[in-house]
Amino acid sequence: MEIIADKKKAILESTLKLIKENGFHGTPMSQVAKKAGVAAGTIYHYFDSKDTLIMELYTYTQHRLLDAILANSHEGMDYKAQFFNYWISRCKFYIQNPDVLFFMEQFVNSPYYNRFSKEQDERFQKEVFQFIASGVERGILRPMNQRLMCIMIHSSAHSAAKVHLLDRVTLTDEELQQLAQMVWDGVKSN
Amino acid sequence: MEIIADKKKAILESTLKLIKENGFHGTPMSQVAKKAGVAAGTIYHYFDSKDTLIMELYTYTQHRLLDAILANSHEGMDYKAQFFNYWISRCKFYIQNPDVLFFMEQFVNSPYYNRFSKEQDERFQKEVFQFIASGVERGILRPMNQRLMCIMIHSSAHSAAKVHLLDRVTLTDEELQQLAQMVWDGVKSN
DNA sequence: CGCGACCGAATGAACGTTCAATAGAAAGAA
DNA sequence: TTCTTTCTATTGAACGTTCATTCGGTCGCG
Repeated sequence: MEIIADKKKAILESTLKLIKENGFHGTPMSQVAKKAGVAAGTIYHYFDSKDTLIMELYTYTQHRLLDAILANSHEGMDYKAQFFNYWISRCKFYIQNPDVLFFMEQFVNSPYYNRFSKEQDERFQKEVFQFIASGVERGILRPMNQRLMCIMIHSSAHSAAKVHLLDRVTLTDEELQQLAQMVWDGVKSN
Repeated sequence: MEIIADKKKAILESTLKLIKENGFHGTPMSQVAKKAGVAAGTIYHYFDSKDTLIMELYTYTQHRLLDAILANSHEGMDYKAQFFNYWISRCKFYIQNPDVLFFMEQFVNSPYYNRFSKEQDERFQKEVFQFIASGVERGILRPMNQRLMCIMIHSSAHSAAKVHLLDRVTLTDEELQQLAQMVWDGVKSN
């Protein structure tokens, strides 16, 4: 992973927070600059345009998410335990980083996402995808289109986190466990 | 339901399509006017501002969605059949109306949604919410926070439709059935 | 005539982006 | 070391464009 200059990181983080609060169109470059503590022109030293900034911000957040998930995964667990661990740590990451969640959701539902190569997106998800795929192949998970199953699992983690954040229903660890169980009961075979 | 003047409807439908293609900031009022076949000023005869237009567009799409779902529901089915029917018709509605799906997703993930009163949102979902709630009370569904369960079910329908639309994996009726089964296995009790 | 629907050019503010100027660090020459 | 040169990082005022919104006016109906 490349080393990110301090100011570049400040710009990314500021953009992230502002977009969560105000959305894409509610976030002028002037405000980003102000929050990051740099001049407007400086942003253009690091990014070609506002679009580029937003596109890079997406890969930046993908990195943060993936790092968090992989940091939590240990060798030698059985499949089910690893599934729970994986689902719950994804969910927790979103809860602890609401700005990432809301930015990502806005991004993937915007026209930006179309410009984003699907391959790049999938390279990130590779470990996770293979985990699911192996579950299907080994007959632990329901036989089904793997990409489809992958997305169903991810989206449930998103949704749970969003309930927690938007409806101010605090999800306890126990409830997270329950939710993971619910998802598991859906995808496991039999 | 109020009677919508032709031009008003044309404006709403045009906005819907343009936002799906270009997002909120990629959709100037001038373009909306052009697509709807009206003058720019006319929009302001029906809507106070662009924001108002978008807010009203949301309730307009909610209506369309709800009508489609309720049109499909018949009396006298047992709970499970009704669940399947409900989940699948929601999914199919999204697949047949991609612009509604993408607009709604953009909307609920944008700052607009915060300004939207939660009560209004829930009044729309009332029938559906009560259906889920009664399932929990009668012990057919897993004992769990009802709002949480409601959202988990909805989000799975969203996600399935999005796979169909974005990844160009055509979901057959059989696969939809499979998916509904998967969701059902997750939420049913035991 | 009066009124509401409708038009579209004009307005003015907001915003992304540029660029000439500055500061400072690194490198080289003496 | 000290002076000179070069290159990069940074600044923020200025520019040009885009866009939401306004408003004076037209049309057609009762």
